[in-house]
Amino acid sequence: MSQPAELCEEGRLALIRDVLERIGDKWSVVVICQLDDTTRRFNELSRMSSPITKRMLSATLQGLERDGLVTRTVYDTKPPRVDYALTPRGISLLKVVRELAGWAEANAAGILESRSGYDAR
Amino acid sequence: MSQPAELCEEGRLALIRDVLERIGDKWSVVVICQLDDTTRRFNELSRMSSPITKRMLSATLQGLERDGLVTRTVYDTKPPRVDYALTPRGISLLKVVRELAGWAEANAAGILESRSGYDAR
DNA sequence: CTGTATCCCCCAGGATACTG
DNA sequence: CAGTATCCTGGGGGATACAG
Repeated sequence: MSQPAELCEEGRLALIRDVLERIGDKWSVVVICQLDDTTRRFNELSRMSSPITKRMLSATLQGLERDGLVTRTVYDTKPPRVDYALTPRGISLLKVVRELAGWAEANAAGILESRSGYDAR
Repeated sequence: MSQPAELCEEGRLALIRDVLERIGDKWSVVVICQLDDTTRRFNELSRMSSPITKRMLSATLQGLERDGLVTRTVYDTKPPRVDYALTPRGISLLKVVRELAGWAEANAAGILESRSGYDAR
């Protein structure tokens, strides 16, 4: 009787929240974007992601690896070297992130305007 | 000389983070989904979003209104009545959220598998 | 019915120091 | 170079009571 609203179905909302907890943290998206296309080493990511600490970079990468979004390959040379890269699943996520980016760019100005209107009231 | 990597450009990453802070909080997406298509009253949203507290619902709605994603219309009847609905901008965001939902559904199984593999190691 | 005001706890994540 | 181990703080968000 009520509307379909399939989107609101419990499990579906839970899934969305899951993704958001994955990419909604402070650094995951940044790291994923830096891994776009190429493989990168730990320090490289550290520098590119600017004020991230090693601790958080490490934690972020572990989370992403756990979910099968990045691969971690260790070469036991001296000094040690570790490469990170996106998996196919990570790449597919990056595509969704691009959608997000598109929406953000298209609406940034409007949102800022809306905010100042709201605040000055 | 280095790769284009337009996606990683500073401002662009900042925009993405902005969106994520908007929809990455605990309740925004839930509320937005419940507003899909129709206008809803405060208590209606409160019940539909299950264990959300009034405090958080109020805060979430204010945030969404501030960004021009939902409208708030007050009828001064007795007892009071307030209706919330998505703005066009909110609807456009909902579309992006659907993309997210699609990705989540398509990858949920794989991610769970990847996790258990990672944890059992 | 539609909120606001308080209090309070927990933990994401920063700073810093140390290790193989 | 590539991390781990500790310590510590801010604020997101729950519970509860009150208000128009």
